[in-house]
Amino acid sequence: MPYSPEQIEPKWQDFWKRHETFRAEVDHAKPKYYVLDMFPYPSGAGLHVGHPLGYTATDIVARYKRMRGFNVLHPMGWDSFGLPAERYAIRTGIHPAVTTKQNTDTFRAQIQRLGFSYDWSREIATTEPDFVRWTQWIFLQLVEKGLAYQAEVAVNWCPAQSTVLANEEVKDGKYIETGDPVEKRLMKQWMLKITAYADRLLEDLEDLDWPEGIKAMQRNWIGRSHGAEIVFPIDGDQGEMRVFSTRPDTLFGATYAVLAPEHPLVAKITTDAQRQAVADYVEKTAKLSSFERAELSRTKTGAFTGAFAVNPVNGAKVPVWVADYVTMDYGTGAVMAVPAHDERDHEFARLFDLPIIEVVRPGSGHDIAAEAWTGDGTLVNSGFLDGLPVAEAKTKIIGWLEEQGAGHARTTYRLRDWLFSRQRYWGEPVPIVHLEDGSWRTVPDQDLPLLPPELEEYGPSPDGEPPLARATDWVNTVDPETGQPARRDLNTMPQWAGSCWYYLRFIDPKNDELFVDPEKERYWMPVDLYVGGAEHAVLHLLYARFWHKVLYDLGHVSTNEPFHKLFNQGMILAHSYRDPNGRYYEPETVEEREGAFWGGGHKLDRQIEKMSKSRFNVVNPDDMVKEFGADSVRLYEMFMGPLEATKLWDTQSVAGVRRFLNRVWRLVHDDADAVDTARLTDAAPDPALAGQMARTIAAVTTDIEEMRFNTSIARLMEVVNTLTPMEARPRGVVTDFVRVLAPFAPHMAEELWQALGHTESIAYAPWPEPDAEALAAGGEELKEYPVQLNGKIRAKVMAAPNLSGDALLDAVKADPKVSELLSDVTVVREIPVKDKLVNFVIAK
RNA sequence: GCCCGCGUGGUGGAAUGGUAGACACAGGGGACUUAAAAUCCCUAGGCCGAGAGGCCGUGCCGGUUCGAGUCCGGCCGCGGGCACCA
Repeated sequence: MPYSPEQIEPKWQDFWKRHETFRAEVDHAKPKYYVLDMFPYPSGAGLHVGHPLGYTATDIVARYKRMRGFNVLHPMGWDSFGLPAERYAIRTGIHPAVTTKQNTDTFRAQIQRLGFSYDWSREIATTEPDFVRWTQWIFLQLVEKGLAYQAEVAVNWCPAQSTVLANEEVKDGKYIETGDPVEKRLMKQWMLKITAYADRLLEDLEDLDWPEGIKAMQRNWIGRSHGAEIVFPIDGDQGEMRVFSTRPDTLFGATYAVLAPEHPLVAKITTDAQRQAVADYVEKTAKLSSFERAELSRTKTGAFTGAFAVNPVNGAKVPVWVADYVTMDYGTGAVMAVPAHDERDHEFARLFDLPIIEVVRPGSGHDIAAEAWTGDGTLVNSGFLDGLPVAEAKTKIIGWLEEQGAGHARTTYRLRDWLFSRQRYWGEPVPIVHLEDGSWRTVPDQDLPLLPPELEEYGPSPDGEPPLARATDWVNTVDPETGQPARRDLNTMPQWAGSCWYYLRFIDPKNDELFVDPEKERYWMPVDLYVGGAEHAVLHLLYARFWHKVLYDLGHVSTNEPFHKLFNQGMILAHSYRDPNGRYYEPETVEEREGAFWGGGHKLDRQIEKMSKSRFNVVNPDDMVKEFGADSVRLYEMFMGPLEATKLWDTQSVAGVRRFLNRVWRLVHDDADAVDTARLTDAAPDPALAGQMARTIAAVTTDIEEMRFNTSIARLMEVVNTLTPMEARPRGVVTDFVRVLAPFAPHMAEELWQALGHTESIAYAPWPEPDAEALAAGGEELKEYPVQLNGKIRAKVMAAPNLSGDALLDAVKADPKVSELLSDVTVVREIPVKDKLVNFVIAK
């Protein structure tokens, strides 16, 4: 048979399954390597070609590490709680567990067709009772540690989804998943004290081998800023307002103060004369959506309370305003306004004609009336701070405030506590019962898992309560301690809960006693390589680090961080076609004529977009496997470009790697598709081939280590281009080639490995070492040296490799073309570079 | 506005400061074939030139260097993240 992946791929997939080739067990005799993919949510749409991008990369690393003697843990599972299955259930009445099971089966089959070397005996799903049990158990650990609490908080309420959302799930006043509008509402919710870990989450980023961009995003999200809290007494013994400022050095320049409209002090200090105006203003801002309020281009608005605050540093009475450019949920909800040195205060001051006092003077002229100066400078108009640079003034004023009892140094974070409850059905129920006196108790460990009750309908209850309220038998329970009547908590956990610890369960997926056996945990953790999309930069990756640190503090895990090295694969985009009315067309129906695209009688616009059903540009990996084979799909996804880059899918190019694999097949098989004994020789390779092979092994090795798979494959293609025309192919070279090919195209490699006479799987065959001698010799007797004049190439000279200094200069100068070039110029300097080139610097 | 990242042929991309365009896709030419597919060989940055060869060329401007796609400064453009965060 010619190369036919449709036959050899199922054969080897079956072989691996029957022999449990990729089963991993603790083995202290071997170094371990834990390589993990971000497990998918099994959506109804099935896999698209973006999924296998990361999975192929980790599979190559996993297979490579096995060949290098590592004990590799490479598992796969399902993040199977999620909104789509629940929405579908609300529409159809079909239980989400049913849909989830179907989708999971589809995903598993699709993934298995690509021949990844997962240890399927470790497959887990976050929806399985056995998994839910431990997710709830960990939540109760947080409760016990005082890291979970209930609070009446202003939450992001999404009316369309009838649920609250975490801050991280809301952007521009909309739910990031569906685009539904989100409003603020006061509700009692479960919160997790992630802020208690803010410093560690920030500082421990230092030691992680993560992309700098992701680290920056997490730092940004945590948003630590150092400053001071300063007390401004309200004039007339009305109490005090506390403000937070990162620029306490500019205290002398404070000319007014601002309270957020929701600030409790507003009602208290507003004078009778101003009461109506302030009430109107507060009401007006309350009506704005969070989106409108955040609109930056809006001109500032505000109202004067009539009250004055006393600047502690100079006794100046400054007017107190209410303005919605100050928000209640950051710092103290109150600011001292220094229009000279803050752009927002400057804009507000000019609008309402408030004074601007310069207290920091930059080196050169700056018109403080026209624009705020936020940079460094020397303090002026600031009493005992005069003459100091900003940094010193900050230290000095904070010291002074602390002495006077008028304030203190304070660090503030942008990070808020994690809103952890959702009003949904398809999630882990919060294992808490509420007693009639308003107190609550945790569900005892032995009663876990607490599974969602069976329901007829999955939407919110008629009186607006979460869906779980419909199950009255389930809701009404008793206090496990006293037997008093109690009601179950109606909330479920967000989808992030399961993914916060699933990597730990993979280590010991069947343990009935513990969420993970400590000995196994110590062996396998941390995850050595974690690959997934950058969209999880601050959500999953921050939450998981938080839970992990809590588990670490409780002594349940041995590492401070879960994921040592993180790599983000890029997105795969595809062309989509749209007519002037905005209608999309399936690519197969589009005709290309004279450089334009036509469909349905319209001239179409072609654009590059994210794959989505509605744009008709989804590429299904099943179709690709059917047409080209799994090895070709794997190879193409890696060959497209750097793993981290955003790339455009081009089905036509898959044919290119398929042709490459056809040629690989032909290296070992003759025209009759028997093993080509005539051409496979036992002779030693000539130095050129030996050199090329040695360089290839060395290059592919470092390329895999550095996750540059596209260039590895180019190297493999070069080897095939060399071997194909050869009448005699040294068996040793072909064997080494098959071994370095194995992580990339494992089915092909197994088949050829067998054809070459091996009986064992190639999965654990040792990775070849580049032949040091061949590597050093380079395989070349003569080397081409470019000869430059003032850096411009003027000639090329053949000479021996490894020449340096004068030997190289002599060799080059002996060339007639070079001597002619040098005959009528003055050489000022000669620069020979070993094995590279020679540059002559000549005088003009 | 702030923080990341990126600009290289028709296309995807390659290049420890040392021959820019490896490897591939699409294209052009040829061989095989009754024909096509498949396969194989040749060609291929632009301009000038019959050719030898020459000139130009990695978003733009400048700098460092014997030598810059690569390092530095400034601009322009694209993508991502954050954003009245005090």
